[in-house]
Amino acid sequence: MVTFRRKGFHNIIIKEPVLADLPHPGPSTLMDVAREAGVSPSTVSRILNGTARVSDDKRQAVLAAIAEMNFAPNQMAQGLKKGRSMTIGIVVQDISSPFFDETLRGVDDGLKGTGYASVIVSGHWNAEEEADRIRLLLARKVDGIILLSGRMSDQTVLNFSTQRPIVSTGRALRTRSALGFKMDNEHGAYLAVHHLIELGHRRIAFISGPSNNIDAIERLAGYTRALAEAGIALDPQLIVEGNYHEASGMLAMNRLFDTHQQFTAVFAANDLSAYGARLALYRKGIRVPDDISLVGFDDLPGSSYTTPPLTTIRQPLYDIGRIATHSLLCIINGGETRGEVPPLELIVRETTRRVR
Amino acid sequence: MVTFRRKGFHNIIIKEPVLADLPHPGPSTLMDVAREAGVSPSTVSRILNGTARVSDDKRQAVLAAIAEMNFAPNQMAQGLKKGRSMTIGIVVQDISSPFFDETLRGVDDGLKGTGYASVIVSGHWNAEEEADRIRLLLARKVDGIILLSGRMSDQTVLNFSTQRPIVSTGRALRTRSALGFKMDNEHGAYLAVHHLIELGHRRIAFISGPSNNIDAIERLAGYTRALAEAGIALDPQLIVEGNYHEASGMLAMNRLFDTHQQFTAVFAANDLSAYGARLALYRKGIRVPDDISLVGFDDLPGSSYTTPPLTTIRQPLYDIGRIATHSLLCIINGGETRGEVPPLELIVRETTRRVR
DNA sequence: CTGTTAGCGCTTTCAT
DNA sequence: ATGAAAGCGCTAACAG
Repeated sequence: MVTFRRKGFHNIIIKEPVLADLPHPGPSTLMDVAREAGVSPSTVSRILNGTARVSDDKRQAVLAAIAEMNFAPNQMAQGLKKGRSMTIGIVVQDISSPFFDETLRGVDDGLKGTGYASVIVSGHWNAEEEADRIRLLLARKVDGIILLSGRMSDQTVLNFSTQRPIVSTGRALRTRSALGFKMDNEHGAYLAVHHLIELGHRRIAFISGPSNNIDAIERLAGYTRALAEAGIALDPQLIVEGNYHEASGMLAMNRLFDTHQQFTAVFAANDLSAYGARLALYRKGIRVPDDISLVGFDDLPGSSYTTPPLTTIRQPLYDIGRIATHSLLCIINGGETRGEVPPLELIVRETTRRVR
Repeated sequence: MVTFRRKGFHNIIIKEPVLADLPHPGPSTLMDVAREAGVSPSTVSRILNGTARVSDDKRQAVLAAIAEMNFAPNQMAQGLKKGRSMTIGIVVQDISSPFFDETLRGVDDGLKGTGYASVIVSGHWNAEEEADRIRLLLARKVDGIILLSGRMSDQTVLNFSTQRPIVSTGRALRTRSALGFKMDNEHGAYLAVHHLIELGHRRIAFISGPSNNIDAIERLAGYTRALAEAGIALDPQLIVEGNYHEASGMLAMNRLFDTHQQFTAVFAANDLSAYGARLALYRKGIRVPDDISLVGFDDLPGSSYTTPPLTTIRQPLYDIGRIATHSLLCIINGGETRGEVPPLELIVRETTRRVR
C-alpha cells in the first residue's frame, strides 16, 4: 500500500517569515494592533468597521500595523459582542446526494461576498436527528437556518423559528421568521405523465418514492390525475414503491418484470431511481427509448449525460438554493423578502419516444 | 397545512430586524440558569463540563433549571474563553462535485459524535481563492483545516499550518502540524491501461486531465508506462486533453473521431469525463464495450449505474474523508496520527471486454 | 475625532 | 464543595 510519498520530504523547506519576526507566535489581537499603532483599541475597531471617522494619520498607522502583524479580527469575539455570528446553518439530508449538492451550490453562490459562512449538517432523513442538528446550530448561534427537505413537522420548524429565522424547502410556510419554498410536485408529475400520454403511451408504470414522503405522495397524485384526465384506468399493479435511490429503481423495475406487467413507459419519481430502472432495462436487453420510454424527476446534473440522456422534470435546484439564501439573509437583516423560484418544467431528452 | 400562494408574494414585506428583537426572552444564559437554581455561575459551568465535584442537591437543581429553561451553552462564548471553537474548516474545490461530496460524507461521519462541526468553503480550483478561504477559516478560529485537493503550493499550505493544523489530500506532507494523503495516481492509471492491454487492446486513447494538474500528470505517466511496458509505441495523437468534466470528455472523444484516429479502447482520466466520452460514443452509434472499451478513474457512486456500469479505478474517497478527519482530530488533540488510506484498485465492470 | 469604560457568556484560578 | 473575580477579544456607549 502506497499512501505517503515519504521521499522528498527533506526537500520541503519550512520557513515562516511572518512568525519569525513576531515576538509571540499566537495570532495578534486588536489590542496588539492598537499598541503597535499607538492608538486605542476603539480606534482600531472603528477603522475595521467603518463605524466613525478617523484621522488619516492614525488610520495609516493602524492599517500599517494590521498589515504588518497580519491581523484579522477574531470572529468569535466579534460574534459574542455583536450577537451575530455571521454564520448560517444548513441542514441537508444527505451530504453526498447530487440533489442536495446542487442546491448547496446555489447557497454557496448566494453567500458569496456577504461575509457569511455556512456550517452544513446532515439530518439523514431522520426527524430526530434533524431536530438535534438544529439545536446544535442554535447553540453555535447561527444567524439563520436553511432547512432542505427533511422529515420534521412544520410545527417543529415553526417552533425553532422563534429562536432563529428558518427558510425551508419543500414546505409551505410564511411567518415572520419562517419561510418555505414548495415546488408543485403534483404538477410536475402530471407534466411527465402527460408527455408520455401524448406520445401515445397508455400502459405507464410508476416507480414511486417512499409513501411517507410528502413529495412522493404529490407525485403519485400527479400521475393519477394525468391518467384520469386521459381516460386511462389506473392499474395498481403498475405502481411500485421505491425509496428514491438507484437500487430501489432497479428493484422496482425487476418487480414489474417478475409480475409480468405489460407497459410501454415508466415514470420514475426521481432521477436516481430512473437510473436504477435504466440499468434493469439494460440488463434485460430492453432498449430505451425504442422498446420502453423512461421519464425521471429532478434533472440532476448527471441526467444530461446518461445513456441516453434522460427526459425528466427539471427542478431548479440551484435557484432554490440561491433564492432560499437570499431570502434568509433578507429576513436576518430585516429587509423585505421577495423572490420566487422558477416552476418545474419538462425537459425532453432522449429516453422517450412515440409508441409504435 | 398552510397553502402556498404564489400570487401576492410581492405584497408581503418584512421590515423589522427579526434577529434584533426576538419575541420571547432571548436564549437563556448560564447566568440565568445559575440564578434559577440558586447557585453561582461557576457551579453551573462545573456541572456542564464535569470539571469538579458538585453536591448532589445542587446538581439536581441545576439540571432541572437547564431542562426547564431549555438552556444550551453559547458556543461562541465557550470558544472565546477556551480558545477552541470546536469547529473545523473544510476546503473543497467544487461543492457539487460527486468527487468531493463522497469525501465530505467521510468527513461528516468522522466528525460524528466528536462535538466538532465543520464549515465548508470552496476554493473553486483557484489558488488565490483557496488562500482567501483559508484566511477566512482562520479568522473564524477553526481548530483545524481539511484541504481537499486544490492548487495552492505545498509551501503555502505549510505556512498556513503554523496557525492551525492542516491535513490535505493530494499532497505528500508530514510535519508536526501538516499532514498529506496522496494517492498513487501513476499506479492507478497503470492499472487501468494494463487491464486494457491484457484484454488485447493496443490502440488505447487517453482523455487526460488538465495539464497543470499534478494528478493528471501522474495519470498520464501511468498510461505511458503501461504502454511502454507492453512494447506499445506511444501515439501522441491518441492523447487528448480534457478538464475532468463531462463536456470535455465528450469533446475529446469527438476530436478523436474528427481526426480519424484508430483505437479500440479509451482510458478517461476520471469518471466524469468517461461519462462524457460514453455519450459521444452513444451518439455515434458505437457500442460499449462491444466496439470500444472504456475505463474511468475515481469510481464515483454513480459509476455502478451508468449504462453499462463503468469499469474504473476506485479511489477510496469516503475513507480518505474519514481518515483525514480522524488524523486532524488527533493532531488537534495532540495525539499521534496513525492511519493509512486503502490503495487504488481496479474495478472491472461492464465497459471493457476482450478485443476481437 | 478619540480614549475610557463596560460588558457579550462563559471558564477558571483563587479563596473560603 | 462553592462563590467571587478576572478575563478571552472585541464593540459600543459615553465622555471629552
